[in-house]
Amino acid sequence: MTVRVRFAPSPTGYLHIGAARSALFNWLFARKTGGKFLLRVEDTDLQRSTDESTRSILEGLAWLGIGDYDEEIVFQSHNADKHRAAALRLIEEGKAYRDFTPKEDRADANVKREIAERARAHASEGTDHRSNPFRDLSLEESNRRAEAGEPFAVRLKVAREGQTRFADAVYGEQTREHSEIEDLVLLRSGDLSPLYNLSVVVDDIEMGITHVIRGQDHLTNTHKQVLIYEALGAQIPTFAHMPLILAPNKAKLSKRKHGEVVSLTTYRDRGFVPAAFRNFLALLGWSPGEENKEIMSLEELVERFSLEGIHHSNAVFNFSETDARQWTDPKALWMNAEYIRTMPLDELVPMIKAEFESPGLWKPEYEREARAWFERTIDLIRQRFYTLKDFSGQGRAYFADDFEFDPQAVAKNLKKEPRLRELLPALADRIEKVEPWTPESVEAALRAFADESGVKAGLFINASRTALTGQSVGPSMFDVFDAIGRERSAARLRDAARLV
RNA sequence: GUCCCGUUCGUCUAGUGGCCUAGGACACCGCCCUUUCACGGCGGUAACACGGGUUCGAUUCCCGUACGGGACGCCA
Repeated sequence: MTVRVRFAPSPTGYLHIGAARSALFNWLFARKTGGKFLLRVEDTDLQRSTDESTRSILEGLAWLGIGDYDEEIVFQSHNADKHRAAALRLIEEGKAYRDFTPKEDRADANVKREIAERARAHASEGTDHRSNPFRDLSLEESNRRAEAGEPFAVRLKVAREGQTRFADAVYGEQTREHSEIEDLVLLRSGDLSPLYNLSVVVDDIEMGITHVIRGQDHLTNTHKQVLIYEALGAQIPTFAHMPLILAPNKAKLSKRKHGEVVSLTTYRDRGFVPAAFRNFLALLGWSPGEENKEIMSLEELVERFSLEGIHHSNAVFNFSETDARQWTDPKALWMNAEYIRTMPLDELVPMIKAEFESPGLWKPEYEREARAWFERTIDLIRQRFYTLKDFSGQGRAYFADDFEFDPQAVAKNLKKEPRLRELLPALADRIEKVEPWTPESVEAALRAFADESGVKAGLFINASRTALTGQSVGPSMFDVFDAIGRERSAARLRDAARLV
């Protein structure tokens, strides 16, 4: 039997990084086993679902490099009739029943708390899950009332005795007493629209899903789905639940509480290399085991991935809401830097091109006559960058003349020595005449001029760094001269005299 | 409240009874390299939640406690 897995997001907002990881694990499993990776958009909540959200989810998957789903996307809302038919059939078979209890509207604000309170109340009153008065209504009576136009919901008739069980591929054998499971609603009263658990099961059956890989928050509800599979007489797939991603305060990561750090698009927009973020995500709640390898390409991830390697305990996604330097997990940032400084230039350059286009830093010659210079310069500065944004930020001086001067750098490297006002233009004269223009000859000229002027070479080196790049830190200064070029270097040295 | 899941350095994790004086990575600290900052190299601080068993021997197996998380909806 060939493996068929699916990623089934509901398009009610951006792609959450937890969902992205779920998609990734499904994708890895499919590619590892030679199976199919399918996509199903769970848009049954028409009020909250948007096309824009669907688009952004698709974009996110593509960005991560896992957008190559194998069959047409299934839109769950298109299947509502099938879901409804399945539930109605269960009534005929006596596996579900009509509940004529009037629908009670729930205030959406504190649902979770309200539900917990109601459960508590039921427990203390000793109400059991089989106490619904319509559970044992005869089919004739039920049909008669339905034909008379009385509104009803449809509930699954869960057996009084016994338990359901399934073997989770991650968490092992799971059992739950039927007494713990309510007669869940399959169809809403009134419009008879299908509810989540029914839709998921019917669609998964129809799509031939063999493995359901999803977050641990679904673990206990899986028993309900197993019951639906059984009622429908369908084969139960293999379930594999994975641990959750938690915020630093150990609560589930949420959009409302934690903001943009949980959105995949944030990482794209803030200069992450897709492979780096994907690599980081893969390592949250999964590891290749003994080998302990951390930097892995997509191919290496596929090769090593297994359901057995998924952990049982939740992982904390570490970030600070107050420290801008740690706006996301420091390890993710490190990994991004690692990718930036080691990835092949032909892969990096297109990303930088995309970064440069909107601030107007891109020039066509970088792909033509200046290509060698551009790659050399990128290679020179990438060693200390953390995100793609750094190329247009800290790296701006290499590509444009209107760069900013860091006031601290100016204070430290230019203002401390008044003689620089005269020495800098003189240094420019010297540097300008260097032949040939190489880091070595520039260095020789600079050192010679320092000797003649009776100052330390370090004074010139540091002053030049600030004069040419606006900063106090950067690559080896002679490589910087080389990258900035003869004319621009001389001009900037002269210009910097005004800042002394 | 009930049920389910979990608990190894601050964080991500290796570890499936002796190889563990518990390994790696990030972060942090020190030294080297470097007239800058990084990279890199070397070194350091830092963890088996607790209590009982089982065993010649428990991080590893069992039970309990504590703590954390999740679920319990005519939401998805």
